[in-house]
Amino acid sequence: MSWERDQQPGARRGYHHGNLREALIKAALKLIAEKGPSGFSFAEAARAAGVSPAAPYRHYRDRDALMADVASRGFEAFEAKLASAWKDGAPDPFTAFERLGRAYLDFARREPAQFSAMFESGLAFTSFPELHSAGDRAFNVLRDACAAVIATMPEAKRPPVMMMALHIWALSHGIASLFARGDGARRPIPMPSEDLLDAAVLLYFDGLGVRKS
Amino acid sequence: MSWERDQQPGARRGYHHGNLREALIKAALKLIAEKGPSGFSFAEAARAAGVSPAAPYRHYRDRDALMADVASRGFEAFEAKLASAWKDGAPDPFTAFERLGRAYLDFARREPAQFSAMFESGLAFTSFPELHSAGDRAFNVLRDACAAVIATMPEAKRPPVMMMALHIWALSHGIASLFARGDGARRPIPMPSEDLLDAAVLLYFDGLGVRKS
DNA sequence: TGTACATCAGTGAACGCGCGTTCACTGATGTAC
DNA sequence: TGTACATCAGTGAACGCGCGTTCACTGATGTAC
Repeated sequence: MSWERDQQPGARRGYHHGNLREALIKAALKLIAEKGPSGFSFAEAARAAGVSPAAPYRHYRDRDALMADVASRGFEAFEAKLASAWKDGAPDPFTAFERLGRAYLDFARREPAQFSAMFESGLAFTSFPELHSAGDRAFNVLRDACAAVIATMPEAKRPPVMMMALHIWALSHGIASLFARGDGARRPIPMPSEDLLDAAVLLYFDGLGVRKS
Repeated sequence: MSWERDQQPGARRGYHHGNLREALIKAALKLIAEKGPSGFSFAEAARAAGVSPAAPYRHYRDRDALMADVASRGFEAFEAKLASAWKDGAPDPFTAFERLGRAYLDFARREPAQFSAMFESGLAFTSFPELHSAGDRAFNVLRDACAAVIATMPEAKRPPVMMMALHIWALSHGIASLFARGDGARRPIPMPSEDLLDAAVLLYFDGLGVRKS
């Protein structure tokens, strides 16, 4: 399948592709899924999109810029998924928090290509501001959720939000990248990774002294 | 610097390198450190070792086999470091457990090249049995340490060892790969990653009901 | 101890290939008037 | 509405390069007797 055919029937492309940017991203994701984050070339992405090898230069400075865009959009999709799982903490923060954790794992499982572009592509994300801020926005969903859980606690016992958010992130990310990811680097374990995460979060909450109402 | 000079003075190499396997691994690590796990080629490793591009084929079937050997040896070094930090739980399991966590982070910080070869190279480790078992041996250090902590608890309250070991692994690995790693993919946080891990483990222990004696 | 021989671990030349990048170009689209 | 023109987003040919891999080879090492 070549991407330029992925259009409305009848809306045939002519000299101009019309949607090359998106087509390159789709192609890159497909190639990453097949061969890992290092396994695609600029030229190959162009070929998959059905354009000449020079065409991508109209949209991206080089391969890394394309990779960074893939990762940025990955973070945006990730943020959206997390936000819709959290759903502003409805019906209660604990139920919503569990959904949030499952959404993290689910993303790693269903979108291993985006996941590895986001976390394992080796991009120095300090040099791609858009990537950096997209990552921050996704993290903020998690941090706000932690703040909501903390708000259920008596003031005297509340832990720092940032600490808790980093703990939960590390835990979720560890489980996602070791046990839940949907590619060959996944380590099989004798239980669903969701259960593993739920149990860890419950124990951590107990340690914090969080009490479900 | 080229590796073939890295020998005893006077022990000049002739036609035979003498230590090509090790030289290739050193070269691969150096290149991985510079350009990430995808950033080295078989030919480049040969050049760095000072041999012809055909020579590596005497030792490795292909680039992936070399990569797998790098990762295997990484796991061996990792296992040794963890075991020597754990030190059979002396003087007590809690002190030793804290050392163990710090050793995990320290490895990620000091050996980012090995770390990424081990965890982010994209090798399907099911197809490299030696890699698989080296990874298991490293994990076993962690699992034994968890068992020792659990053994301090009253029998009725003991959690499953495997669950605890996976929790601790995921937590340590999440913090190591997000915040402690010694390369460009590290995310800066406003506290030492050791403190972050220590706090998380303490809270998790509290949740389990572990009491320091 | 000496010699013949097998095996091992390299050489270096060669090949075809795909990549990244550039260039002058051209077809399509949008806009000013 | 029509036309001239600027701009945009592609083409396709070309380049030099490094890679992976093969091949027949050869120097060095180890061993049998």
